[in-house]
Amino acid sequence: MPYTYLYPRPALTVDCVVFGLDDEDLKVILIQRDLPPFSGQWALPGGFVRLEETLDAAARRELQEETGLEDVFLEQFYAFGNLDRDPRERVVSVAYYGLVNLRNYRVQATTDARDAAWFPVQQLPNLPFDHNQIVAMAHDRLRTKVRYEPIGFELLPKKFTLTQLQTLYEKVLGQRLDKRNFRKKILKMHLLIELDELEQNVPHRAARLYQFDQQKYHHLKQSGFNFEL
Amino acid sequence: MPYTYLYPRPALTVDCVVFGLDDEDLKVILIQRDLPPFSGQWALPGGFVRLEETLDAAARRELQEETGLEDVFLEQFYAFGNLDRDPRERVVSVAYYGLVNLRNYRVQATTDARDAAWFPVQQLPNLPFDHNQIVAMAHDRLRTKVRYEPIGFELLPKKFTLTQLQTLYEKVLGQRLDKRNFRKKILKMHLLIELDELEQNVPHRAARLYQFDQQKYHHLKQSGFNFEL
DNA sequence: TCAAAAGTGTTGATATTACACCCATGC
DNA sequence: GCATGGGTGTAATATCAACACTTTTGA
Repeated sequence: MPYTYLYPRPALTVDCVVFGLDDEDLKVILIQRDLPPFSGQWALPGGFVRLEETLDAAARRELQEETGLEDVFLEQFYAFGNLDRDPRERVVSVAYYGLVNLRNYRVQATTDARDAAWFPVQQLPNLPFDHNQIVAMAHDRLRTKVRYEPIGFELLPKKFTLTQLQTLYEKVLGQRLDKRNFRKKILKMHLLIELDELEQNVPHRAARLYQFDQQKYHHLKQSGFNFEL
Repeated sequence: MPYTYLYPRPALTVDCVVFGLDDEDLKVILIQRDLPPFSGQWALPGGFVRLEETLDAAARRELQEETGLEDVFLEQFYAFGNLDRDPRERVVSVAYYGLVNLRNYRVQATTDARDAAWFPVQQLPNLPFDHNQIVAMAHDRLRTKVRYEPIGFELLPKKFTLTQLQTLYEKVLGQRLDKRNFRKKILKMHLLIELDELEQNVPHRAARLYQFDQQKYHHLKQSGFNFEL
């Protein structure tokens, strides 16, 4: 019970800003807090770091426990350490952003989780602590990073159409792109594997499916190649 | 004296990787530890975060106390949380990279500081804890960031020549650049103020001095401009 | 007058932008 | 047969890479 130290220590937590994309919007998953402070309010999934787990492990564990999401692309992006960010006491939080493909996860998330829900990034409720600031910074990081690393694919199913890929970029970057130029540019990198499969169950001509070539990307990256869109 | 908590807490520290540039090399400042563990060894400046200070404040304070460096450009880049990074107990460290102009600071650093010294990045001693990894990641971040944000100027005096600017980029990026193309590209951004002053005391034709236009950069950035080199 | 670095333009290759129509499919 | 999105090329412009000589200055 008693954990005693010579000097006072801040508490240490992790928080996760997980983005998902569906047909409408870029969304963020929030949980409804069941403990004070701010119980009942929507907030970012997260919690205290245990002594015997790394920061990454803590982020994954909390995300799984609170939202049911597993095997998510997660990357640490900033440690928040303002003095008054938590009303109880000094708490420093290491923040992660994550990316999931909502077409696969949507159902699971609501089954496994207690009170988790996806909110459009543009219409988030007011969040407790400094969570609004954390989301803003995560969103910013996503916008920046998506342009020079191929992380956007994490928001899509393994097999996707070029139009899906394009609308992903349009939604994350917040601007329209030219179809022909986009296709030229992305195909010229030779990082997409053209599959012998088509979209299913669409009420119009079915589009060809593609897959991102992770291996090839890692090879090229090693030899100095830079993804850039 | 006893600070007691319901659950165990990791200790929280900050560490600083401060880069400086002189005529030879890109360098990093290290301090000689006078307390265990690893006393006597060269290590990154850093130390425990106090309850009543932000992370940024802690980084600045430790850097000042241990090296004498003040008013340094400092930016947080990653939190290190491996379980065994400190032999004593679980310690999570928030790491910062910093940039200073060695022509101004070199003297001060050795007067104010106890046992601080600048080491070429390419020839660092073996460092304790995970400090080698921290330096590697800071270096990587610097290389990446210097290309799309005008932070390189922090490594130069306020007034500098285009050649100094170019060799800065050559040393940080580790590649030679074409003089004419470099000058064209950097001048076309219109972010440099051409001064009516020349270099002094050089044994050859004196070069014109320039100054980075912070204000203009912030304006342009607001309106969507992206620095890129 | 020599050594050392400053300063300066052109050209060919490559990349970027803007733009519109026909095609395949399901209903 | 019609509505819906899939798929494709070209020309004008801007950017990038390669490349060498003259100028200024101090010693």
